[in-house]
Order: sequence, then C-alpha cells, then structure tokens
Amino acid sequence: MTDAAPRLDQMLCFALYSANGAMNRAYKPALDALGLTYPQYVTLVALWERDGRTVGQLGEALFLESNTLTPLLKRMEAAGLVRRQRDPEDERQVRVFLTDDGRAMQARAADVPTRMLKALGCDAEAIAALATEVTAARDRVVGAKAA
Amino acid sequence: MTDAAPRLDQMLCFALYSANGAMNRAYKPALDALGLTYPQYVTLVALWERDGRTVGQLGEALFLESNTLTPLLKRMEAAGLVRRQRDPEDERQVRVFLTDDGRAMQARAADVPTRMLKALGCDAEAIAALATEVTAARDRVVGAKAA
DNA sequence: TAAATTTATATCGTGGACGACATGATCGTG
DNA sequence: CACGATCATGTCGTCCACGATATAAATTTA
Repeated sequence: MTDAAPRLDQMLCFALYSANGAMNRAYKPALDALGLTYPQYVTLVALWERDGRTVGQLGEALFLESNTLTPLLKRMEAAGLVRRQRDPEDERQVRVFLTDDGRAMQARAADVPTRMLKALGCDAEAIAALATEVTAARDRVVGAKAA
Repeated sequence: MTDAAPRLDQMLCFALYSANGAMNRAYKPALDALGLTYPQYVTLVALWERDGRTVGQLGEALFLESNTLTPLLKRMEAAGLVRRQRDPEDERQVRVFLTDDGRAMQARAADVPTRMLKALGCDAEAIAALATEVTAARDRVVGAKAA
C-alpha cells in the first residue's frame, strides 16, 4: 500500500548495477592491453589464489555456474592461459590449471588494482570498508534466496 | 612495486560485480512474473519518473549507450510497454513513450522494491546509506575516466 | 551387481553490454 | 546555398549471464 514509486537514484540495486558497469568501463583499457575481459581477469585472480580448482569450486568463488564458466574457460584455454583436465579420481570433475602464460599474467596485471584505487580517489581504507559493506549486502541477498 | 597480489574478497570491483549478480538473481522471480528483465525494469522506472525522453536521455539516466538501448527498447516495444517515435523537431532523436500497459505495469510492480528491502534485512536506512555510498563511488569512477 | 538417483560439466537459446562502424539529420561556415 | 563536421541513433560481432536441458560418471538402493 505504502509502496512508494521507486526512484532510480534511491535503489540499491541500481546503484550496484550502474557502479558495476562503471567499474567495468574503467577496467577495460587496462584489461584490453592484456587481452583479458573482466570475468576472465577475476577468474585468473581466483586461480592465482589457488590453482587446480574444479569448475564447481571456481563457480562457488566467482558466483557463476558451469553454463557461464565452461565457455569462458574454453576461451581462456584457447588463449593459452589455462589448461582444463578431467580429474582422474572423479571423472565428472574438470580441474583448471594455470599455464606458464597464465602465471606470468599475474606480474603483467599487478598494477591493475592499484590503478583502480587511484581512479577511486586512492582512499584505500574507505574503499576497503565499502567493499566489505557491499559484500555483506551481497551475502544477505544470497542468503535470502534460501530462506 | 608494492602492488600486492589482489584477493577477490578485498576487491571493490568484485564486490560490486558479485553483489550485482546476486541482486539480479533475487529480482528475477518477481520480474519473471511480470515478463520483464532487470534492464527493462529500470528503463520503466526511468520512464515512470519522466516519460517521453529521448534515447540519449534514457542512456544518461541508465548509464547505457544506444547500441544497448535500441534493441532493449525494441523488445519493450514488441512487448507493448513503450512506443518509439522520431521527434518532429529534430528527426535525429527518438523519443520513448509509455503505453497504457507500460503505465499499468507501475502498479503491478509496486511491491518489487519493497520485497527486495525485505530480502536485504529490511533495514531501510542502512540500505539507503549503502546505496548513497555506492553511487558516490560510481560517480568517482565515472569522473576519473574524464580526468 | 543392476537399476535408480544424484552430481559435475556441458550445450543451447535469449537477452544484455560494448567497441567499431554505418546512416541519416542537423548545424556551421564559407 | 553548399559542403563538411557533428550528432543521434542504429547495426554487427563478441563475450557474458542464466534457465532449461542433456550427458556421463559416481553413488545409493534394491
């Protein structure tokens, strides 16, 4: 009854939607120079943290499903960044391993997050605090689905 | 030099990326019931605020370009939600008008944001504050591109 | 152990986002 | 007025995201 007409500039979902788009656009030049898309970049970040994960484990970390990850990983494999290999212990699973090029990319991309912090005004603590709040909101939304 | 290895759970871009995806998934059931996608929904919100905008003005509000908006608006036109019409004053511009169905959708969708607030824990003030912070970060990123 | 179920990944179709480029209208200046 | 520049929109190709569904391997159950 008291549902007010929503206004774009008050909606958290739109703030996230538009901020995500803005971040993607800001990352694009640096990632283009490396031949990466943003989802490919975060996939590499996840693999630099822990190599040899299964597709499912990567999806859990990235909040993506196999129907998104499989073609993405195939493109990364075609680009020589990763290798996909069935787990001999459980042939249903596919494990993803960095190639030498994939590992080398970590050094080439090392300054990408630093540049982004600068674009955001370089107040690293405030940025980290905001990331924490956004992550908490995300986890509330994810949890709400199950409830 | 001191560029630390980025960690997914500390990156604001990934927080925004994953939170946006989670919000989209949370909205989906309600929007599916209305036959809308999320970008179509925010386009309607923008038109409910002010009808008859040009494609460019809509893009400015939604942070989208004509190459994204044109097909989206065509689908909405095919669904009977909007009407597109060349501005007689300047035939380069296309103005987008709500149809009766498009206006009626406002009532049908009135409880969608309310439901989302509940999914987020219903602390409306904290949500609004977070939206403000995320919007400010977005605007810093958008502004940084120009600099 | 054979059949049924569950699990992991992959495939297909639709919609969205964006760069590069095309088209047509308008504007500015000679 | 003409012609070149500019502007708004649209088209095309690529990649991403996701629902629905397929396939094959592992596990459970009978």
